[in-house]
Amino acid sequence: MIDVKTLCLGVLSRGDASGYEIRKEFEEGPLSHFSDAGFGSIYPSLKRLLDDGQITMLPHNGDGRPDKKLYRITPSGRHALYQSLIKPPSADKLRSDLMFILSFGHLLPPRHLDRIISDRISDYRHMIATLEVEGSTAHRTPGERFVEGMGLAIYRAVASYLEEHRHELVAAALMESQVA
Amino acid sequence: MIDVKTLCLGVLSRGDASGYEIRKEFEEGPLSHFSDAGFGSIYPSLKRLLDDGQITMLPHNGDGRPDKKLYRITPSGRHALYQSLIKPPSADKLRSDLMFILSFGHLLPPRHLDRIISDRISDYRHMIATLEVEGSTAHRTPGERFVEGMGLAIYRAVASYLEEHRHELVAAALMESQVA
DNA sequence: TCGTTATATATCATACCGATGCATCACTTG
DNA sequence: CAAGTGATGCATCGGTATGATATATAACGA
Repeated sequence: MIDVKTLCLGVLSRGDASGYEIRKEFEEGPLSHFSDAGFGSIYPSLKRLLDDGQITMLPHNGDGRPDKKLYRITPSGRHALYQSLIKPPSADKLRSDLMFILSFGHLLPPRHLDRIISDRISDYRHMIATLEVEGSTAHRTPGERFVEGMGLAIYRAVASYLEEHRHELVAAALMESQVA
Repeated sequence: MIDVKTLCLGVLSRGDASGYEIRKEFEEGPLSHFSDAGFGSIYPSLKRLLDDGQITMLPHNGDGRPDKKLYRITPSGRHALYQSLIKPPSADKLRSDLMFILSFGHLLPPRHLDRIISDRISDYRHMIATLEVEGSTAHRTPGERFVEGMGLAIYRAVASYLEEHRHELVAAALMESQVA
């Protein structure tokens, strides 16, 4: 798996940013769908990238908040990023608590099952709606558009599957609860 | 996120197993699509579950290999599992090196882009084919069938998207490489 | 018989996650 | 106008997970 240092280099290859702004990129931006990193890994990564000369810290101008640290990628950093990008990508990994829980659906109260599935469907529908608006307004590189499209495709597939098959699971749980 | 201790309890709730067998469950079984755990986290988890009295180690019968340790879940373990299952599930997380790489598609050689996308499509097509056979033969609980169906739905969505949109990305990379 | 694969346990350095703490600024709401 | 709330911003720390590695036996075909 690609490490957080590389993720940071990726963000910085698009323009200067602070640690906080990098974090936001993984929370909201097009990269958020398939990557993730929190402060606890971003700040140490930036420190190491600085030491390795792959990024530099810009001298902050006196006005405004003096505590914001802006970072810029160096040629050495761009090279390191490129080397990471051409390595064969490891397999995709989907981790889902919900799916683990649902695989034990027969152990759970049917009403509870129904609730957590409904909640998740509306979560996904909400994300889809947001993405549809954003995708048509925000400016994106071809790569970003491609990745955002993939996110949309997956979210739609998940939401549809949940809607179309939820009754099978709840029915089975109902049967189980009547036996017990 | 659900921790590895709980994942182990989940597997053991279906029947006695060794650490190695638990691992296999996350590599091949229906749980493999949305959960993961390696030896480095399974063995320490089993140790802690033993200490906490949530599992017990079965006395291994003299014949056969004496080094295999079989574990069994206790009532206390079942209770702990249930408590974890009814907690509100955290958000799904999809991590994909490939998508991170493709979001910088314009920086990469078009031929290389084309290759890694092709490779990934055949990976997914292969997984889909395996799942279609297995799903119709293997015996599964309703929950497992549901989760396996979700895996199938997502893999299909990803493979289709890659096939239908790859040319957009490669075309953009070609343009870029001609400009440069 | 020799190499490879599967079974099986275990450890270790590194990396990551989530929570927490702290401070400032902007905005809104009574 | 005061007070509260939420966003911006940096940073650390304990607990947990990862991925590689080591070790050993069994099975199985070349």
